[in-house]
Amino acid sequence: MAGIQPPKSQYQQIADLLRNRIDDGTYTPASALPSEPELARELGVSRVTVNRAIGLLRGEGLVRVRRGSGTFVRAIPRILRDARRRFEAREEGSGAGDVEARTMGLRPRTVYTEIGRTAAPPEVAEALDLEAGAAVLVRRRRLYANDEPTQLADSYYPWSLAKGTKLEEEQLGAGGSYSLLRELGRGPARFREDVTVGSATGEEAAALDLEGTVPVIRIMHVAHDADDAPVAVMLHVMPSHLWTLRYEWAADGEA
Amino acid sequence: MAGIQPPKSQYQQIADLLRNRIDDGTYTPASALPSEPELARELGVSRVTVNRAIGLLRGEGLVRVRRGSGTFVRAIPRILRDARRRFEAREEGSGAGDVEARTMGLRPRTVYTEIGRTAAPPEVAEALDLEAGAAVLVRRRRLYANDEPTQLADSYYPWSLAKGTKLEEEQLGAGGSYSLLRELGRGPARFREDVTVGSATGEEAAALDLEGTVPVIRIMHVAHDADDAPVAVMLHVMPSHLWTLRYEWAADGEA
DNA sequence: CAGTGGTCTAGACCACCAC
DNA sequence: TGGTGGTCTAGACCACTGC
Repeated sequence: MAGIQPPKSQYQQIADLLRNRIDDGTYTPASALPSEPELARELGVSRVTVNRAIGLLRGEGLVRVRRGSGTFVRAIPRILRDARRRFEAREEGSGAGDVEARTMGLRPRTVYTEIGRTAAPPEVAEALDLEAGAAVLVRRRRLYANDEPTQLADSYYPWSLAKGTKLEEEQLGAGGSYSLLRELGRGPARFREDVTVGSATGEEAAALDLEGTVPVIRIMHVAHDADDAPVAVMLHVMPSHLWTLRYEWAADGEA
Repeated sequence: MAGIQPPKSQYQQIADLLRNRIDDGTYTPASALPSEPELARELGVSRVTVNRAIGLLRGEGLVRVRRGSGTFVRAIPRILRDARRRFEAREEGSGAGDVEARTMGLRPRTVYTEIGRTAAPPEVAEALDLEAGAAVLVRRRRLYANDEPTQLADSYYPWSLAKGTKLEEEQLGAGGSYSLLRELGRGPARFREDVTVGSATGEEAAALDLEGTVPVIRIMHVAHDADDAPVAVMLHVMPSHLWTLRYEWAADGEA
């Protein structure tokens, strides 16, 4: 096989080549790529160079590696997260986190890893207008679609608000946490989301089963009640290649 | 120096170590890191391993490499992009793209690289409700803050709408393009933004002066007029480590 | 010119998987 | 046990910088 000359680095050219072969169906979704030694022979380069090229594809979420077994093409259906709609859907009863997966025809699953009282992390304390380390209720969960992890989501509520309420139970019932807040007279009226992109921590990478250096999207969601007091904070960590975020708004801000 | 044992890979440990030294001020912003051979000696590893560790830091935007010269610590002030406010500010006259940099105390600059008629790319045609390849006016520009590239932004308008208007000129005057659209009776009333994260193309990486494999944020912004007809599309490409995106909305959607 | 980082190789050892 | 990918090294060559 020809190609692969020095103006662009070889590993970049090889990544391009593999990307093309995935696009044109030479390597189909879920099938294995040729092994690294094999590709190295075919292309006349060292295995390290092939490995580096595949590292790029991993970072793009195009490929998934199972150690000892091989490198496989991923199907990448991006999940649409419509910030406004997801809370409307929530009103109708389904768990908020599962909305997107369900509308994409995927099989959602939510696993709670912690529900209980804890000290607020600094950023959460600040967002909730509490002193550093104040007591909060945390609800920590992992979301899956077709058994692939898609998101970590931690919700925080002021302890004074959540104490003794259904928020301490795993099943919140129809309408989710925001319905409960409404019953408590603290229904959310205004939302803010700050979105950043960064690297995953070790724990996050493990929990999300991340490939190599896939970047993650971090969303800090804050809900305020009618009196503009913060009532809930949610921190989301999502593999960036799995998601599209959608926001909509009208021209006339509410001032 | 001790440390650096195998449970975590060496290059990850080295990345952690360098990250810590940046955090604690051992390496101050804008100063150079020790050279790779030097670090390799200090840590008792090969230069390739150090190089790989530094590759991680580059991907996080912590460090900037000048070939032949050295590796330097970056100052990373994230720029806040408030989706709603930026269009309010726009009403008041300043160029929309410069709003964020200005409010962060940075020196903004906008360079137009193309203004003219062209065939709409597929995604743009679809968003504007045009047939594939229909004529549109494109306004292509690069935005800088303190002479560092921060964003590529391409605006598209239906040719039938923009033809012969001030939209074809570089200086749009106070209020920017949306004021002009309003004068044309097609003022935007509703906005949608779809946000994704991915790798930069070669041209994007070059134009944005990107380090290694920094991921980019892509925003597709669509404006609709009062009759719900699309009037403008903007595609933004932004180095992900430079930005925080903010969205705010009220609980009662406009249905 | 000497020093910097970018890339590539050959060879090696390891952990993991499937058989 | 043989094949897979993950990592590391020593040595090499290159392009670029700054003096």
